[in-house]
Amino acid sequence: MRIGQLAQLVGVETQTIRFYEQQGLLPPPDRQDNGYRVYTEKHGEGLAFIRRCRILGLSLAEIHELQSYQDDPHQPCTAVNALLDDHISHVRSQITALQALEKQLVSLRASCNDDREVEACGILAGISEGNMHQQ
Amino acid sequence: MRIGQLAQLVGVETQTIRFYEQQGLLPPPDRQDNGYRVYTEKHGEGLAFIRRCRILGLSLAEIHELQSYQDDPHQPCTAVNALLDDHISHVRSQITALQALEKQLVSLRASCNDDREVEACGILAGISEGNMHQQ
DNA sequence: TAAAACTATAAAGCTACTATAAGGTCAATA
DNA sequence: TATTGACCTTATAGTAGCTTTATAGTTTTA
Ligand SMILES: [Zn+2]
Ligand SMILES: [Zn+2]
Ligand SMILES: [Zn+2]
Ligand SMILES: [Zn+2]
Repeated sequence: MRIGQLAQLVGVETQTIRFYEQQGLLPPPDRQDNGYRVYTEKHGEGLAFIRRCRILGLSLAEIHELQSYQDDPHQPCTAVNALLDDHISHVRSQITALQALEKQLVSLRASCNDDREVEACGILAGISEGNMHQQ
Repeated sequence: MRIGQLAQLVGVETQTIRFYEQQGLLPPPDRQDNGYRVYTEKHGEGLAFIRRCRILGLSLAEIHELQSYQDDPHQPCTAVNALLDDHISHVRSQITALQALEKQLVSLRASCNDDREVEACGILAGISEGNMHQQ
Protein backbone atom coordinates (compact mmCIF):
# COMPACT_ATOMS: atom_id res chain seq x y z
CA MET A 1 0.00 0.00 0.00
CA ARG A 2 1.43 3.36 -1.01
CA ILE A 3 1.06 6.60 0.87
CA GLY A 4 -1.80 7.94 -1.25
CA GLN A 5 -3.92 4.86 -0.70
CA LEU A 6 -3.27 4.92 3.03
CA ALA A 7 -4.17 8.57 3.12
CA GLN A 8 -7.46 7.98 1.35
CA LEU A 9 -8.24 4.95 3.52
CA VAL A 10 -7.89 6.88 6.77
CA GLY A 11 -8.99 10.25 5.48
CA VAL A 12 -5.76 12.19 5.97
CA GLU A 13 -3.45 14.08 3.64
CA THR A 14 -0.23 12.44 2.57
CA GLN A 15 1.84 15.23 4.13
CA THR A 16 0.20 14.52 7.45
CA ILE A 17 1.34 10.90 7.29
CA ARG A 18 4.92 11.97 6.57
CA PHE A 19 4.64 14.49 9.36
CA TYR A 20 3.58 11.83 11.86
CA GLU A 21 6.47 9.64 10.74
CA GLN A 22 8.87 12.52 11.23
CA GLN A 23 7.42 13.17 14.70
CA GLY A 24 7.95 9.55 15.67
CA LEU A 25 4.25 8.72 15.93
CA LEU A 26 4.19 6.40 12.95
CA PRO A 27 7.01 3.83 12.41
CA PRO A 28 9.03 4.42 9.21
CA PRO A 29 7.70 2.02 6.58
CA ASP A 30 9.76 -0.02 4.14
CA ARG A 31 10.65 1.59 0.85
CA GLN A 32 10.41 0.37 -2.70
CA ASP A 33 13.49 0.53 -4.94
CA ASN A 34 12.33 3.92 -6.16
CA GLY A 35 12.06 5.28 -2.63
CA TYR A 36 8.28 5.10 -2.35
CA ARG A 37 6.93 4.23 1.11
CA VAL A 38 5.12 0.90 1.44
CA TYR A 39 2.59 0.55 4.22
CA THR A 40 1.03 -2.47 5.88
CA GLU A 41 -2.30 -2.90 7.62
CA LYS A 42 -0.58 -2.25 10.93
CA HIS A 43 0.36 1.21 9.77
CA GLY A 44 -3.27 1.78 8.92
CA GLU A 45 -4.33 0.81 12.42
CA GLY A 46 -1.66 3.01 13.95
CA LEU A 47 -2.68 5.96 11.85
CA ALA A 48 -6.37 5.47 12.65
CA PHE A 49 -5.48 5.35 16.35
CA ILE A 50 -3.65 8.65 16.07
CA ARG A 51 -6.53 10.27 14.24
CA ARG A 52 -9.10 9.12 16.80
CA CYS A 53 -6.91 10.50 19.56
CA ARG A 54 -6.69 13.82 17.72
CA ILE A 55 -10.47 13.93 17.38
CA LEU A 56 -10.58 13.50 21.15
CA GLY A 57 -8.35 16.55 21.42
CA LEU A 58 -5.26 14.71 22.63
CA SER A 59 -1.95 16.39 21.80
CA LEU A 60 0.75 14.58 19.86
CA ALA A 61 2.73 14.36 23.08
CA GLU A 62 -0.18 12.69 24.83
CA ILE A 63 -0.57 10.28 21.94
CA HIS A 64 3.12 9.47 22.12
CA GLU A 65 2.67 8.73 25.81
CA LEU A 66 -0.26 6.40 25.11
CA GLN A 67 1.83 4.59 22.51
CA SER A 68 4.58 4.07 25.03
CA TYR A 69 2.08 2.41 27.35
CA GLN A 70 0.91 0.15 24.56
CA ASP A 71 4.46 -1.06 24.14
CA ASP A 72 4.36 -2.40 27.70
CA PRO A 73 1.07 -4.31 27.79
CA HIS A 74 1.47 -5.92 31.20
CA GLN A 75 1.85 -2.72 33.17
CA PRO A 76 -1.20 -1.57 35.10
CA CYS A 77 -3.21 0.92 33.06
CA THR A 78 -3.35 3.51 35.83
CA ALA A 79 -1.30 5.97 33.80
CA VAL A 80 -3.61 5.70 30.82
CA ASN A 81 -6.62 6.41 32.97
CA ALA A 82 -4.81 9.31 34.64
CA LEU A 83 -3.88 10.80 31.27
CA LEU A 84 -7.52 10.78 30.29
CA ASP A 85 -8.55 12.27 33.62
CA ASP A 86 -6.06 15.09 33.12
CA HIS A 87 -7.29 15.69 29.63
CA ILE A 88 -10.89 15.80 30.77
CA SER A 89 -10.02 18.40 33.36
CA HIS A 90 -8.19 20.44 30.72
CA VAL A 91 -11.28 20.37 28.58
CA ARG A 92 -13.50 21.28 31.49
CA SER A 93 -11.40 24.26 32.47
CA GLN A 94 -11.42 25.45 28.88
CA ILE A 95 -15.19 25.24 28.90
CA THR A 96 -15.39 27.17 32.15
CA ALA A 97 -13.09 29.87 30.84
CA LEU A 98 -15.01 30.20 27.60
CA GLN A 99 -18.32 30.44 29.43
CA ALA A 100 -16.99 33.26 31.59
CA LEU A 101 -15.71 34.93 28.45
CA GLU A 102 -19.07 34.59 26.77
CA LYS A 103 -20.73 36.33 29.71
CA GLN A 104 -18.30 39.23 29.50
CA LEU A 105 -18.77 39.54 25.76
CA VAL A 106 -22.54 39.45 25.97
CA SER A 107 -22.63 42.15 28.62
CA LEU A 108 -20.22 44.24 26.58
CA ARG A 109 -22.41 43.75 23.52
CA ALA A 110 -25.45 44.94 25.44
CA SER A 111 -23.76 48.28 26.00
CA CYS A 112 -24.34 49.37 22.41
CA ASN A 113 -27.07 49.44 19.82
CA ASP A 114 -26.63 49.95 16.08
CA ASP A 115 -27.46 53.63 15.87
CA ARG A 116 -24.30 55.28 17.12
CA GLU A 117 -21.12 56.70 15.73
CA VAL A 118 -17.84 54.94 16.44
CA GLU A 119 -17.02 57.83 18.77
CA ALA A 120 -19.95 56.90 20.99
CA CYS A 121 -19.84 53.14 20.56
CA GLY A 122 -20.56 51.49 23.87
CA ILE A 123 -18.38 48.52 23.02
CA LEU A 124 -15.24 50.49 22.21
CA ALA A 125 -15.87 52.62 25.25
CA GLY A 126 -16.30 49.54 27.40
CA ILE A 127 -12.99 48.09 26.25
CA SER A 128 -11.12 51.39 26.47
CA GLU A 129 -12.31 52.24 29.94
CA GLY A 130 -11.33 48.83 31.14
CA ASN A 131 -14.42 48.32 33.24
CA MET A 132 -14.33 44.65 32.45
CA HIS A 133 -15.37 42.23 35.12
CA GLN A 134 -12.40 40.21 36.28
CA GLN A 135 -12.83 36.53 35.89
CA MET B 1 8.99 56.33 29.58
CA ARG B 2 11.17 53.45 28.44
CA ILE B 3 9.99 50.05 27.32
CA GLY B 4 10.59 48.34 30.65
CA GLN B 5 8.50 50.85 32.56
CA LEU B 6 5.68 50.59 30.06
CA ALA B 7 5.85 46.81 30.27
CA GLN B 8 5.60 46.88 34.05
CA LEU B 9 2.79 49.43 33.96
CA VAL B 10 0.59 47.32 31.70
CA GLY B 11 1.78 43.93 32.85
CA VAL B 12 3.36 42.70 29.63
CA GLU B 13 6.84 41.58 28.67
CA THR B 14 9.05 43.99 26.75
CA GLN B 15 9.30 41.59 23.83
CA THR B 16 5.53 41.57 23.55
CA ILE B 17 5.55 45.34 23.16
CA ARG B 18 8.14 45.15 20.39
CA PHE B 19 6.11 42.38 18.81
CA TYR B 20 2.95 44.50 18.75
CA GLU B 21 4.91 47.35 17.21
CA GLN B 22 6.25 45.02 14.54
CA GLN B 23 2.73 43.77 13.85
CA GLY B 24 1.49 47.32 13.39
CA LEU B 25 -0.74 47.32 16.47
CA LEU B 26 1.31 49.89 18.37
CA PRO B 27 2.67 53.00 16.65
CA PRO B 28 6.48 53.15 16.56
CA PRO B 29 7.59 55.45 19.37
CA ASP B 30 10.30 58.08 19.19
CA ARG B 31 13.84 56.98 19.92
CA GLN B 32 16.51 58.41 22.15
CA ASP B 33 19.96 59.05 20.69
CA ASN B 34 21.02 55.62 21.86
CA GLY B 35 18.13 53.99 20.04
CA TYR B 36 15.99 53.33 23.11
CA ARG B 37 12.24 53.61 22.56
CA VAL B 38 10.46 56.45 24.36
CA TYR B 39 6.78 55.98 25.10
CA THR B 40 4.01 58.42 25.95
CA GLU B 41 0.80 57.97 27.89
CA LYS B 42 -1.03 57.38 24.63
CA HIS B 43 1.10 54.35 23.99
CA GLY B 44 0.10 53.11 27.41
CA GLU B 45 -3.57 53.48 26.58
CA GLY B 46 -3.10 51.78 23.24
CA LEU B 47 -1.28 48.88 24.80
CA ALA B 48 -3.89 48.49 27.53
CA PHE B 49 -6.58 48.45 24.85
CA ILE B 50 -4.80 45.66 23.02
CA ARG B 51 -4.39 43.64 26.18
CA ARG B 52 -8.06 43.97 27.13
CA CYS B 53 -9.02 42.87 23.66
CA ARG B 54 -6.72 39.85 24.00
CA ILE B 55 -8.32 38.98 27.33
CA LEU B 56 -11.64 39.04 25.49
CA GLY B 57 -10.18 36.51 23.08
CA LEU B 58 -10.01 38.83 20.09
CA SER B 59 -7.35 38.00 17.53
CA LEU B 60 -4.69 40.49 16.52
CA ALA B 61 -6.48 40.85 13.18
CA GLU B 62 -9.73 41.70 14.95
CA ILE B 63 -7.93 44.22 17.12
CA HIS B 64 -6.42 45.78 14.05
CA GLU B 65 -9.90 46.07 12.59
CA LEU B 66 -11.20 47.77 15.73
CA GLN B 67 -8.31 50.22 15.58
CA SER B 68 -9.17 51.10 12.02
CA TYR B 69 -12.69 51.96 13.11
CA GLN B 70 -11.33 54.15 15.89
CA ASP B 71 -9.44 56.13 13.28
CA ASP B 72 -12.76 57.08 11.67
CA PRO B 73 -14.85 58.23 14.63
CA HIS B 74 -17.84 59.55 12.74
CA GLN B 75 -18.69 56.34 10.92
CA PRO B 76 -21.63 54.38 12.31
CA CYS B 77 -20.44 51.74 14.74
CA THR B 78 -22.34 48.91 13.04
CA ALA B 79 -19.14 47.16 12.05
CA VAL B 80 -17.84 47.20 15.62
CA ASN B 81 -21.01 45.67 16.91
CA ALA B 82 -20.97 43.07 14.13
CA LEU B 83 -17.38 42.15 14.92
CA LEU B 84 -18.37 41.46 18.50
CA ASP B 85 -21.40 39.48 17.42
CA ASP B 86 -19.21 37.32 15.22
CA HIS B 87 -16.74 36.82 18.00
CA ILE B 88 -19.50 35.82 20.42
CA SER B 89 -20.74 33.22 17.99
CA HIS B 90 -17.18 31.89 17.58
CA VAL B 91 -16.93 31.52 21.31
CA ARG B 92 -20.30 29.82 21.53
CA SER B 93 -19.46 27.27 18.89
CA GLN B 94 -16.19 26.52 20.64
CA ILE B 95 -18.13 25.92 23.84
CA THR B 96 -20.55 23.60 22.06
CA ALA B 97 -17.72 21.63 20.50
CA LEU B 98 -15.91 21.27 23.79
CA GLN B 99 -19.03 20.14 25.59
CA ALA B 100 -19.57 17.40 23.01
CA LEU B 101 -15.95 16.42 23.43
CA GLU B 102 -16.30 16.27 27.19
CA LYS B 103 -19.23 13.89 26.85
CA GLN B 104 -17.21 11.57 24.64
CA LEU B 105 -14.26 11.66 26.98
CA VAL B 106 -16.33 10.99 30.06
CA SER B 107 -18.03 8.00 28.47
CA LEU B 108 -14.65 6.69 27.33
CA ARG B 109 -13.29 7.13 30.83
CA ALA B 110 -16.17 5.15 32.27
CA SER B 111 -15.07 2.14 30.25
CA CYS B 112 -12.11 1.46 32.52
CA ASN B 113 -11.27 1.20 36.20
CA ASP B 114 -7.82 1.30 37.73
CA ASP B 115 -7.25 -2.41 38.21
CA ARG B 116 -6.39 -3.57 34.74
CA GLU B 117 -3.33 -4.17 32.66
CA VAL B 118 -2.67 -1.94 29.67
CA GLU B 119 -3.57 -4.91 27.50
CA ALA B 120 -7.12 -4.86 28.89
CA CYS B 121 -7.52 -1.11 29.36
CA GLY B 122 -11.00 -0.10 28.37
CA ILE B 123 -9.83 3.33 27.26
CA LEU B 124 -7.16 2.12 24.87
CA ALA B 125 -9.58 -0.50 23.59
CA GLY B 126 -12.25 2.14 23.10
CA ILE B 127 -9.94 4.32 21.06
CA SER B 128 -8.49 1.44 19.05
CA GLU B 129 -11.82 -0.07 18.16
CA GLY B 130 -13.07 3.25 16.99
CA ASN B 131 -16.50 2.91 18.50
CA MET B 132 -16.59 6.60 19.16
CA HIS B 133 -19.83 8.45 18.84
CA GLN B 134 -19.73 10.84 15.94
CA GLN B 135 -20.23 14.42 16.82
C1' DT C 1 35.88 50.44 37.50
C1' DA C 2 33.32 46.51 37.12
C1' DA C 3 29.22 44.10 37.61
C1' DA C 4 24.18 44.24 37.25
C1' DA C 5 20.33 45.70 34.90
C1' DC C 6 18.49 47.48 30.93
C1' DT C 7 18.13 48.13 25.94
C1' DA C 8 18.71 46.75 20.89
C1' DT C 9 18.22 43.43 16.72
C1' DA C 10 17.67 39.08 14.61
C1' DA C 11 16.45 34.47 14.57
C1' DA C 12 14.56 30.21 16.29
C1' DG C 13 11.04 27.63 18.96
C1' DC C 14 6.31 26.40 20.22
C1' DT C 15 1.59 23.21 17.96
C1' DA C 16 -0.22 20.54 14.33
C1' DC C 17 -0.38 20.75 10.50
C1' DT C 18 -0.83 22.96 5.40
C1' DA C 19 1.14 24.68 1.30
C1' DT C 20 4.68 25.48 -1.96
C1' DA C 21 8.76 24.43 -4.76
C1' DA C 22 11.51 21.60 -7.46
C1' DG C 23 12.10 17.39 -8.96
C1' DG C 24 11.93 11.90 -9.76
C1' DT C 25 8.80 7.73 -11.25
C1' DC C 26 5.35 5.36 -13.72
C1' DA C 27 1.41 4.10 -16.77
C1' DA C 28 -1.23 5.46 -20.53
C1' DT C 29 -1.90 8.07 -24.53
C1' DA C 30 -1.05 10.79 -29.27
C1' DT D 1 8.48 8.02 -28.93
C1' DA D 2 7.35 11.91 -26.69
C1' DT D 3 4.47 13.67 -23.54
C1' DT D 4 0.85 14.14 -20.49
C1' DG D 5 -0.98 13.22 -15.94
C1' DA D 6 -1.02 11.18 -11.57
C1' DC D 7 1.72 9.86 -8.19
C1' DC D 8 5.89 9.97 -5.30
C1' DT D 9 10.28 12.28 -3.08
C1' DT D 10 12.65 16.03 -0.03
C1' DA D 11 13.09 20.53 1.76
C1' DT D 12 11.29 24.84 3.14
C1' DA D 13 8.00 28.29 4.67
C1' DG D 14 3.66 29.75 6.49
C1' DT D 15 -0.15 29.81 10.11
C1' DA D 16 -1.08 32.61 15.65
C1' DG D 17 0.79 34.88 19.30
C1' DC D 18 3.93 35.17 21.45
C1' DT D 19 8.46 33.24 24.16
C1' DT D 20 13.20 32.13 24.12
C1' DT D 21 17.80 32.52 22.77
C1' DA D 22 21.92 34.73 20.99
C1' DT D 23 24.69 38.54 20.57
C1' DA D 24 25.78 43.09 21.49
C1' DG D 25 25.55 47.88 23.10
C1' DT D 26 24.12 51.25 27.20
C1' DT D 27 23.02 52.83 31.67
C1' DT D 28 22.94 52.40 36.51
C1' DT D 29 24.70 50.92 40.71
C1' DA D 30 28.07 49.18 44.16
ZN1 LIG E 1 -4.77 17.05 27.06
ZN1 LIG F 1 -21.35 50.33 18.94
ZN1 LIG G 1 -13.05 36.27 17.05
ZN1 LIG H 1 -7.50 1.56 31.77
